[in-house]
Amino acid sequence: LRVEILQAAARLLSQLGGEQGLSIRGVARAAGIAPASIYRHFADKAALVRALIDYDYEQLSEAMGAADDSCPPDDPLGRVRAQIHAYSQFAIESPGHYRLLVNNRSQRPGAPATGPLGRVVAGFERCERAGIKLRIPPHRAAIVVFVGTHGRVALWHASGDPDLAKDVSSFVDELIDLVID
Amino acid sequence: LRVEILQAAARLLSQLGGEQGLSIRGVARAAGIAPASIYRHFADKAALVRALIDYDYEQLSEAMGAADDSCPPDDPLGRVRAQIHAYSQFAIESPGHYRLLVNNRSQRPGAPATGPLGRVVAGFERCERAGIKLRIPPHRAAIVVFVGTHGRVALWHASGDPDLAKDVSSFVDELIDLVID
DNA sequence: TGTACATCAGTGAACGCGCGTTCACTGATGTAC
DNA sequence: TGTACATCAGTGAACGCGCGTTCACTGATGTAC
Repeated sequence: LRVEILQAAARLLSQLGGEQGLSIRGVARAAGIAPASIYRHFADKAALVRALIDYDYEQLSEAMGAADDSCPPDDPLGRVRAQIHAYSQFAIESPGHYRLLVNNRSQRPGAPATGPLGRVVAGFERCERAGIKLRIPPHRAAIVVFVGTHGRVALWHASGDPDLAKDVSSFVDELIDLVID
Repeated sequence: LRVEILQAAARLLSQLGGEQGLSIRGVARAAGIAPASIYRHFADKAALVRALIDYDYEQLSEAMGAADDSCPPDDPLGRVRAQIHAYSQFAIESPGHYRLLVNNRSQRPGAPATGPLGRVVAGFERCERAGIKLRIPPHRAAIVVFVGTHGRVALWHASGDPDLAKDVSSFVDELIDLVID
């Protein structure tokens, strides 16, 4: 079934580091089916990858939303922190999925308000409304934190050292501290 | 000759986005020689790539050094700015080379003092000694700026929009402003 | 209930491709006498 | 200067591989009568 193919592809993407290890034949192998069978459910490889991207995008957005909701509404800064940590956690736990998302960002409808960046922007705006002073406008603060987090995560991926994962977490907090006054 | 092969590989890496487009056969084609000829100068593909990495690493370090030297010694902050801008400029002008470097960082002798990060650390230490107040220790400031710059550059690479290159430059300045008091 | 038939998800085999690498060769260059 | 020979950078052809994709097929499932 279509779902099983996607699950096999996701599993493969979790094991391998990035998109280049993701092949039609590999997915078929992982799913225990013939390569040709995939073409009954996806027009071509690009369609398969697109479906994966859509799925992962929703996963990431939901994880950030859940982190947001799990914080008390009267702690806007905590909510931003939680969202960014959810973001970096996703990137650390699923490097393959994360890289797939980032490298195909251009194929997505350009950053809606419910996407990762939009969420963080809204988070910082809530902070400012709650009286927390920022050193730069909320929109810029979100970009700085967002971009910085991506940078840290990307370098962690490149380093290949799992022990440094906790450094990512403290880096994120340090970044947030830098944009608040 | 060996040098011509490396030059052809570098040219190819400049045109294509990343390492995955870099093949022995492609380099041979670009150099106008037979694929087998490459093996007279490099043991295998990995050796060719390693030579490219070494060359690019030196290029980047030299560019940062030159930027450093082109600033007056009594403007330590300007020197840091110049170095980071040289770094991001390299990443923007040569995405393929930059990605090759970053993704193979683990194969290099771990970040010597003359490497990009070491240079920026030294730069911030000079700032502090000159009386410029930092919000975090020089070593952390260097990491934040360095990692943030990488994040911005990586996202620019992923966006594929050349018009946004100037945003990278202003982002770098914004980052530096954030770590100074 | 039983039979004939249509549908269509899944398949094995094959295609052409580009890849990294090997191998016996060739032909120019330089050395020894 | 002329000749015989060694060296070795460069080569064409071939290898085995994994890839994306196509195609005619098969066999189970569901429907019509």
